[in-house]
Amino acid sequence: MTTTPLRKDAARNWDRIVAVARALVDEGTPLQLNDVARRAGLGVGTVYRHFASPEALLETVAAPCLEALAADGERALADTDPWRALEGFLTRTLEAQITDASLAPVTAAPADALPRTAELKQSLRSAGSTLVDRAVRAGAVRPELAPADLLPLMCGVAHAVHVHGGDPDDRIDTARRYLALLLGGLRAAPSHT
Amino acid sequence: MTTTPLRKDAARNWDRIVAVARALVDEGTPLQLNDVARRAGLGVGTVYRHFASPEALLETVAAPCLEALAADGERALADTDPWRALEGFLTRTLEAQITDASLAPVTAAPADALPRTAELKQSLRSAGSTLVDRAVRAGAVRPELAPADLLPLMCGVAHAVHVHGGDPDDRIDTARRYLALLLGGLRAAPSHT
Amino acid sequence: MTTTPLRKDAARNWDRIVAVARALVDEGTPLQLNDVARRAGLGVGTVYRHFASPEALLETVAAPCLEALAADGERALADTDPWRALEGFLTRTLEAQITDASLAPVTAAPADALPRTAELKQSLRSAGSTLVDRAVRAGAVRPELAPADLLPLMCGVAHAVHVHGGDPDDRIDTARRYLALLLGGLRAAPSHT
Amino acid sequence: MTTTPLRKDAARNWDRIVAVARALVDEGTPLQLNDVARRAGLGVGTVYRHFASPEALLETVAAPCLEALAADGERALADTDPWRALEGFLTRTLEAQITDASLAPVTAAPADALPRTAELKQSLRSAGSTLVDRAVRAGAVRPELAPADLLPLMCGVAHAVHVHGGDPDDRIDTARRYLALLLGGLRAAPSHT
DNA sequence: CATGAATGAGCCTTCATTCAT
DNA sequence: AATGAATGAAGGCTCATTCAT
Repeated sequence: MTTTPLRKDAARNWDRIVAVARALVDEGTPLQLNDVARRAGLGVGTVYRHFASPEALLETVAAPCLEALAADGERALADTDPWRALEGFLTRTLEAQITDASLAPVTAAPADALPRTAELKQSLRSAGSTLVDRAVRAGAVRPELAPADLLPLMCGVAHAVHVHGGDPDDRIDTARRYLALLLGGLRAAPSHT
Repeated sequence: MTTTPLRKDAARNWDRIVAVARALVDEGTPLQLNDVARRAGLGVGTVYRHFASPEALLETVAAPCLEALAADGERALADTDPWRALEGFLTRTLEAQITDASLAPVTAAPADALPRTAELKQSLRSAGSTLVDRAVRAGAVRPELAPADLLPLMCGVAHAVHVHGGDPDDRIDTARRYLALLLGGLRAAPSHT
Repeated sequence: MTTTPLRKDAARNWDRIVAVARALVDEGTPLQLNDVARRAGLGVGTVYRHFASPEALLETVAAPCLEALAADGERALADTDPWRALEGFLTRTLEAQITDASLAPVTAAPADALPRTAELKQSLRSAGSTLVDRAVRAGAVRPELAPADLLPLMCGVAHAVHVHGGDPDDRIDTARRYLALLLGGLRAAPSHT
Repeated sequence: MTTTPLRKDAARNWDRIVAVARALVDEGTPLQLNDVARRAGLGVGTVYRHFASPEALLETVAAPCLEALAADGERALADTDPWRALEGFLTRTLEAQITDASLAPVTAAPADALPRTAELKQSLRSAGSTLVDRAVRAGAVRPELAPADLLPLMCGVAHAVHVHGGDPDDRIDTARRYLALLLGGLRAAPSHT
């Protein structure tokens, strides 16, 4: 079921490539496989052997974070307070998007290069769906919110933060503010309405 | 005061170029001046004479829509109901962004190729600011909303719609739904809370 | 024999074009007829009507200086001291080359765009020839120096100054120094050799 | 210490490129990398891989000759007769400039694309300086000649030969004649003057 | 497996020159 | 005569991808 384990040297190369890619993403440089190869001190072919396309590499870079978010989603499902569960999930998803530049393009992409990415995104979507369903049923969230809206909305907030600009430190604040506004809108109107 | 009116043939070419560009934008193809020239049956030089850069052409394509939005912003200022004014403005801005693919990149771009674009964006921003200020002072909108947040938030919603995907007809619905959520968040909590 | 006199407005344009070209040459910008037209506030066509090619314009810019040099050559022929005549002619030719950037390319060009340029260059050559002949016959200059060498040698010295570099003020000094060396080489060895 | 040796096929391409460039230089055609690629039957990218810029290719074409001149400069330093050493060095430098069209632009360029070129030019300059210093101290050369004048003067003589024109066979003669004149000017006047 | 040379389509841009208005 | 729009060849350069070694 898992891939054949890599030979030791191949594994080292794999690590190197991903590390270089991570660094490039962090400094905002677009991922170019030739470039990655040069900086990793490897041949282009080697990089292509490990990653069939720039997207595949990017998804690999994003994977740990996606894994963490998926795990977080699982944990959120265990929370007994539906609203708190949803709010926490969204907050952490958004902060990840703001913090890790590899996430936005992967999340927003309509197609996935790696199966694992598709699984993870699916897992996120389904955790989100459940959280939304519960919160709606508990009367904590407006029923207009469809489960499939969660991820797009997160991407939207992240994008809004990006357009707003400002230096990295302000970003988190802006993100929190925007998320608070959105959450305000998601929250069900007081029942006496 | 305006630019020297173009000669008739030049004007025809200008129109042709913009029409071709419009079509390319609509089908999601990135604007490339050589490509535009070929499709318009013109020399590259001709296209460059009219538009110094791909951005300039894109902004020209977007201009009519931006003009309309700016005019709409002016009209909104005349509305006596601060909340309704803001809501209407945002609704129309968002629908434009969803409908016209040339808008998003121009709105989100940090720099403008054409002075006119800068003016229009400025005009939009200032109309938005006034509308927000008024609505906040009237107690209709939460004070956490800063005037400078308006455009980023609109870009965000548009982006969320884009990520959500679906065919063009659904987009408008999705957009309305997302905007409604956001507006719900913007609206000041009832004072008796 | 002379060209039909220009209409007054045409003459004004001619002047404007040449003035702009002069300015461009002085600031080291390569002459491009489109560029000249724009700066002169004229259409390209107008510039082309007056000057069939960049070379023709450049030669026109250089003409006054060439005329002056040719006249100077004539005057030099009247000098009774053959060595002084030659030395003076060379000095003034060289200083002109250093001072006026339009001269070098015109002088070094194997072909001329304007008949007048050809005449002037011919006149310079023949003045130089006569001066050399005389000086050689008077025993003031080594007989290895052929009359046709004069202009190339001047171009060479000017080029040496150019390669040497340095700011404009130093150029004249360098030029004098280089010319002095060359003159030392031209001067006939003392007769007792 | 030197660059990694090229693979056999890469080396063949390198040679091809340089050979094509050499031919172009010899026929007076300006070096354009696209052109070189076409004539060599290679992709543009290949040429760019080997030579980052037209200048780099030109310097590579010129390199063997520059190496030879630099080596010659070293040998000249071993000559016990200061005047003969200088004269020989200049003669060979000049003949190279006349014979090899790649030399003039490289020598006259204020900046170098390849480090090796900078080294070689520096080496030439310092050999020249030493030769001049010696010759001046030995009383064989006028003290007005600064070491830094040597290369400019050589470029100047080469340029004079070029302007003089004529077919290649005559060029060497002309060059010798011009150099003889210049050397006459450099040589210190006999002390009894 | 690893290498990295080679590819070449393709983008942007400039500019001398022509010609309809 | 003047205009300036149009032309399009040409040059510079990049980069994703393939494949011989």
